[in-house]
Amino acid sequence: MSSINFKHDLFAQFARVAKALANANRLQLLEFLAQGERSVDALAKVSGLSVANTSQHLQQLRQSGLVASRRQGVTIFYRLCDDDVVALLGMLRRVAEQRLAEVDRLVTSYLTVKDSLEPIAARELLTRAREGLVTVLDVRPAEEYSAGHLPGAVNIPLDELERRFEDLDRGQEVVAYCRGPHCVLAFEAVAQLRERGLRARRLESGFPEWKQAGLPVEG
Amino acid sequence: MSSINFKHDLFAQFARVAKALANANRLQLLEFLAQGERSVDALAKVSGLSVANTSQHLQQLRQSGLVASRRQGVTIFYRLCDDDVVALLGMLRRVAEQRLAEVDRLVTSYLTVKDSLEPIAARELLTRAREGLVTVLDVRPAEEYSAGHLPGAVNIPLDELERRFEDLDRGQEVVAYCRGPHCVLAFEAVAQLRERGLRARRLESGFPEWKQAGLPVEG
DNA sequence: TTATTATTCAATAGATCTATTGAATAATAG
DNA sequence: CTATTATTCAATAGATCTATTGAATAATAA
Repeated sequence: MSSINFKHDLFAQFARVAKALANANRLQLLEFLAQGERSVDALAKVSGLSVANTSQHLQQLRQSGLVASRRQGVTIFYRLCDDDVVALLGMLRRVAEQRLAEVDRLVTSYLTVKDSLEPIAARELLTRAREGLVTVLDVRPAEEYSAGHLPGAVNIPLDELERRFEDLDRGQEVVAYCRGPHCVLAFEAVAQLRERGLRARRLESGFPEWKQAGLPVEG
Repeated sequence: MSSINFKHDLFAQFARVAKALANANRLQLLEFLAQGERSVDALAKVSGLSVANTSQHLQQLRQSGLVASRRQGVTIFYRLCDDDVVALLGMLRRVAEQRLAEVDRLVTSYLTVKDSLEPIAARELLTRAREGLVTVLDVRPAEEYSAGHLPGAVNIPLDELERRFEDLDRGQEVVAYCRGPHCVLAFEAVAQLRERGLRARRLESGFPEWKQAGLPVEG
């Protein structure tokens, strides 16, 4: 066996992992899985793909060693293999953001007023939350919240925010977070709360990044 | 603003970067570029690809924002965009190594050369060496060799092997040994010899174990 | 047992990727 | 100017990837 072939074979294996990441739908599935384990059905619903297609993408991810699965009765739950996968996704995102002007264009055109919403950094939030200075608001769906959330976070899914915003302490600043830095839920929440006159900002990152950074998690 | 489309578009951009990584040849090019900037021609030579093919891969990498280029006279030099790219490659490698049994298999089979190059046991080597069926090769430094070695062993320290491998009988199988079962010298020697087309295996153990087992020693 | 539910499998058309070929371009030397 | 060298472009066949379809499987309930 020549070392040339060995190297090529080895790179081919690395490429297999990259190939698994090289599809927008699979990246989206991975983002959802970064929140916690999910059934095929739930992933299909949330990603808008057919169940069969979702299943096939998940199997591809499993073959590349990025996700694992377990059966519970008739349902099969998928999860990320470990935190390195979150870190890898983070690096990919970072390089893409830095290097692709297109990403910038997308973010600004959709999320608008990026700067005026001044995101708060994770550690700063942790400090201020411990001092009781802010209300931490989780705007993800209830299932995602119960799978794990920031310490002391209140859960009001975005679609309930309108009728439940009175649950929030008007005198305190609210920091909203959702799935990740490009998840629009938190942006929306902040916009709504500000319309109601509350002081609101969003967390710079999302729950997966928080967890991956080794910061405390609840639930 | 359809947030679904926004998300999908954004993930599609991330996927573009992953796609650039999703090919063994491009990963190899990136590895070379991690050492410093290189001309297209140099990259083609070292990767074994045609110049046109190399050029096309490099352009793909450039479009994904992973590499940049500059012209100097008639030559165009490519380089990695920044250190984040190196970090991304590192994460990719790490996840692949951790998660893909195949990588493990490749690495071990390259180093131990699994089937055809299973290590040979001490007593078997003794028998076959006495029958003159194998060349016993000691790849330790000369001082260690002269302090004691296997009967009839030839001493070619590993760092001299490349220029002295013609000293070996190409028609005969070579069995290399070094300091012990965890010493890499013999692994390397076997790999080098096999690249040159010789039949080569390594001794299961090393000289100390051989001696300790009470087998005959010379010098 | 049969029915139901969640998931996977298998086949397939259309899209995308890859390596190859030979021609085109761009900088420089003579 | 022409010739040379390094690189890129364009076209293409064959391989691989994607989403869809409908059937198969596996666990559970009736």
